[in-house]
Amino acid sequence: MSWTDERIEQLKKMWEGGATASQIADELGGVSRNAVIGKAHRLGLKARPSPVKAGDKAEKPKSAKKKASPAPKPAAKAEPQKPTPQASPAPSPAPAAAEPKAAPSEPAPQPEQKPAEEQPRIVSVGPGGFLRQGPGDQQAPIPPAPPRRLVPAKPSPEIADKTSLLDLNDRICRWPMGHPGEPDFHFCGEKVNPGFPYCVEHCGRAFQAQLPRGARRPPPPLPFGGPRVR
DNA sequence: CCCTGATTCGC
DNA sequence: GCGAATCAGG
Repeated sequence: MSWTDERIEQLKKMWEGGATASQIADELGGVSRNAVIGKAHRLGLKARPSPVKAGDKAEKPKSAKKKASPAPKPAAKAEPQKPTPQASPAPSPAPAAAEPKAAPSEPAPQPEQKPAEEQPRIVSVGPGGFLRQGPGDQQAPIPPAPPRRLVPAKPSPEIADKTSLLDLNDRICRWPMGHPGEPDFHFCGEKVNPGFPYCVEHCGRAFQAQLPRGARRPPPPLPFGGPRVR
């Protein structure tokens, strides 16, 4: 596979959207995670939370490479080694005047209130490259898709005992059955799971625990998300 | 072990 | 330019 404009664009979008290289890779298809990362770097977009980037360690010349670097290059690369002979990991006790106390407990001037709350994290990306969030990232339950057309003026016998839009209230499940506009479109109507807009069963559909990375294949069926949900 | 991104380097 | 191999942290 080659990097066409479309693929590059999607790579950028997803990368900046926060998707992982693996996700990007298997969404694009035909490329490996490494290819994605490599391409991303070549494109100049990097600087994303990397597990390895946190602490900048000193070099480790001890274990030589197994395969790739057979030739010891004494001067192949200009080592940015500082002439300053500092090898001790302990911070120099010099800055005593500036900071009288650098206690581990900072006043933390940041008015952070809810660190647990963060921006919706992109969990996966749909076929068109649109960014899809994880179920756990959904804040308030989004009102289930406003129907284009309201209930039929003349209720047919079929839906006479079904839960129509007008029957919705805080206590009954708002899970849509069928599709808006269809003659038999109605809502679940069960008693809600307290605190949720849906009944217990449909809560199970609407709110799914964050699955382990391995089993994130089938996107959670959401109301109006797919072909049919019943 | 799994995951992650970063880097290197032969192609 | 590409990406497998490798590294290194979580």
